[in-house]
Amino acid sequence: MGHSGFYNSAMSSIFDDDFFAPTDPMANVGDTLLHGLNDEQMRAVTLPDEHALILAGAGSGKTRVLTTRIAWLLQQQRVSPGGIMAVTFTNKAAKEMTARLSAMLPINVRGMWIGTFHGLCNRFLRAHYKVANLPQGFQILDTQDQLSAIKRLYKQFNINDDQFPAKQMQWFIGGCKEEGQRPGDVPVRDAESRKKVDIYQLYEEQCQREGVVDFGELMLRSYEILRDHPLVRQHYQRRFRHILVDEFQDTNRLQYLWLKQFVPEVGDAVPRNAIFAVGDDDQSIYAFRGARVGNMNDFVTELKVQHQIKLEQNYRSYSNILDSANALISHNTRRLGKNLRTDQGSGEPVRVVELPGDLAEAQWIVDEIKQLVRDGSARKEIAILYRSNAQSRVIESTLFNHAIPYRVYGGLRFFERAEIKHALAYLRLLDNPRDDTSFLRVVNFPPRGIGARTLEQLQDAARSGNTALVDAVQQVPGKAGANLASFVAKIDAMREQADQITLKEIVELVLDNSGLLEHYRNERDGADRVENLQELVNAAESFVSLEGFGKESAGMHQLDTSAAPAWPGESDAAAQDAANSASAAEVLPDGETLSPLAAFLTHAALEAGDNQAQAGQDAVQLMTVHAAKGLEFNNVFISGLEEGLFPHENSLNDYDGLEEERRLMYVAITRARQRLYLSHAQTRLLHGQTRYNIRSRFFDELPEECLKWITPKRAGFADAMPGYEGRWGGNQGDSWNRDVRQAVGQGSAEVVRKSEPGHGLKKGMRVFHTKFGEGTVQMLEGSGADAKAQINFSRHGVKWLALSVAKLTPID
DNA sequence: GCTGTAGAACTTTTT
DNA sequence: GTTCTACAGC
Repeated sequence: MGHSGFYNSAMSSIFDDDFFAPTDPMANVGDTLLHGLNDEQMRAVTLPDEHALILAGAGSGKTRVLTTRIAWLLQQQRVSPGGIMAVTFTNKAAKEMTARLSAMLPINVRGMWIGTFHGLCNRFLRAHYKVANLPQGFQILDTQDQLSAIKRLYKQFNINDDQFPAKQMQWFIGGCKEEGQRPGDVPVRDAESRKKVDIYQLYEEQCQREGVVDFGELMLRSYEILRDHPLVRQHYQRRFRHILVDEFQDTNRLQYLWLKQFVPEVGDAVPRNAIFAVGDDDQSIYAFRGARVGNMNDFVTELKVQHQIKLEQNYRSYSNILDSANALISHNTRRLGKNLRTDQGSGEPVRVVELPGDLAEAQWIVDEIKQLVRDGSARKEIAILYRSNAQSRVIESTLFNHAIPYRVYGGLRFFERAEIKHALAYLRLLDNPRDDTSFLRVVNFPPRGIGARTLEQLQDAARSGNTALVDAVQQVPGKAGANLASFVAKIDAMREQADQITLKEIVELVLDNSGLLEHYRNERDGADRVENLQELVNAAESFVSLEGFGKESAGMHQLDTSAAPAWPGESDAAAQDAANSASAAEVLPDGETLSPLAAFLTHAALEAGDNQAQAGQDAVQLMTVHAAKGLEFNNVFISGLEEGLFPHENSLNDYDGLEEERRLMYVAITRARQRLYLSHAQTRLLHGQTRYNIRSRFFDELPEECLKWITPKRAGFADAMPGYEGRWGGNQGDSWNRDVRQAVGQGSAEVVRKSEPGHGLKKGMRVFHTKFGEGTVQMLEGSGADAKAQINFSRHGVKWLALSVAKLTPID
């Protein structure tokens, strides 16, 4: 059943009523539902209504299990669509789930809550905006907006950016929220942390005053409402019989706490419901942004999960690739334990190659790609993966020189582009004149004679009156004040017109009246920007049409505030419950609808859009390993497999870091279906200087029988390090690594065998540190892993550094 | 108020 | 080596 069928059924709403009637023509769809599932998948799909953890290995049909489970619940278990919530991390995943589901069943997906954590929280807060103490049309700050909001705060309160870098503060605030901490909950140790918490507090007040929320706030506030309002909580606990979670290993603390709110406690007098969590601890690669693999264990113990199923049958790769992945990941110690298997045969060996430099590496990859294409491979089935973005440049230019089409993932997304942000800022001001972030963004863009001086005056006035910028405009005297007033008048005029026209027309109006379009037309390289603005008009137009068809994808822009389920029985119970309670008002959603403009702005904030420029073209795919998660290709190149790069040097200081790097490598390997190529270079240009690297330790963790060395295998990490068995051994690895870097750095690219232990530093020696620059060793203390050195840096003064951690290079 | 130049950063990233 | 940010000068 295709999309058109789905829309038809959704629009006529026949299925909502008749879907399960015996006469229904689609009643036999379910017969084929479970067809083709293996035993493990079948067991998972048909588990009873209890909490379950599904350990789904790479390529094991995870999404299929999730969607089939939902379909099975709807059809066989007669669960109402309104009783199901499915949570993902990315819009892409949510969309895919929705699409697959509607292809599987002629069901109205709209009643279901399928979406990202943030999308669902947004939906929740819009529905309960009064309880949430937010304006109904609250706007969402993306990462850029959040940073500029913090910087604005710094100006206003004279906070020193050198002392508390705004970026770091942003990270701090985000981190607190992810842990579920309000300013009052953050432990304060010293004056510095006191100040940070104060800034956090000020930031919160500013957001509240302006009626905006950041991403973390969407989650945190939703969580707090559920936690603090038993009636609201019980309403949703009653409603959602089944909660399905994708990529569970990537959940942070707050997301886990939020999920748990949906599970009734003993004595809550709410019927039992079930969380069906799908995840893979071996693919947990987002600890750096707060993901807690530990949530998997906590989930099992705290909710007494009785059902755990491992999906270990892989449908993607040949066994040489799979065995490599299995062998590699077995070197991690903290695992739930899983071993992928395949029926596909061994396939080609994994090819390994060593090259003299990054350029030669790129050249080699390009040569191989040419061969693959000659042999009939589609270019889009070839992926080049790397650990960090900086590595793409050499590869890009080499591909370019050979006229091979390629596509780089990452970079700016559509809604993050400056010109789009400017346009959105105008649109936001139409919706909420008190949005100071947007006000400042465009008050003088395009330039209209409002300078920094004027704005300072304005901000002073606003601060002393404790008002929004827009309300302080009259207080600025003279020409400057007049300019400001005319800006505000212009916005007001647009707002007035906006009431009577379509969303598309509003966007066009703003682009014209603001002067944005004009500005970019006159700019030398403005053609792309003009095109993007035109694209924004198109986006607005199609957004309207989506609304018109009542299609609700992952974005949750369709604000279906009917939190009370449409299913007979359930809705009665919920309504009854609400009616019986004294504070029914807070339980039931505040059912007004959002204006199309506000909905569009929300959509823009929650879904930053594509960043793939030339999509659709048959091009070689370039991306970081992180970006490759969830994708698969016939041919995969993993480049830059060198110590310091992959595993990345910044991760080597702690054990968890190395294990995460290994999981990252595991993810990279398991992207390949047929052919896998691993390459490393002896030298590489990084940060403007040539670095000499030895091959990654990960090579020593792969089974020799699966590999084919294109260039001779030479001494590597394990050979040079006695006692290394592919396992992390405290800090010796790093000090050894430094020795090699020093030795190799002195000229020979040949791998050096470990000579003598220790750091090799002496008093009076000149050393170089990547952060602090040059300095002189003044004192040495301790030995081995505890060795420390006192170094006098010419630029940064005297510092004590732990030699097992700090990266020092002697200068001669 | 805009433009050019010096200085600093620089792993990975979704919402 | 590149790229973004911040401040000084026109």
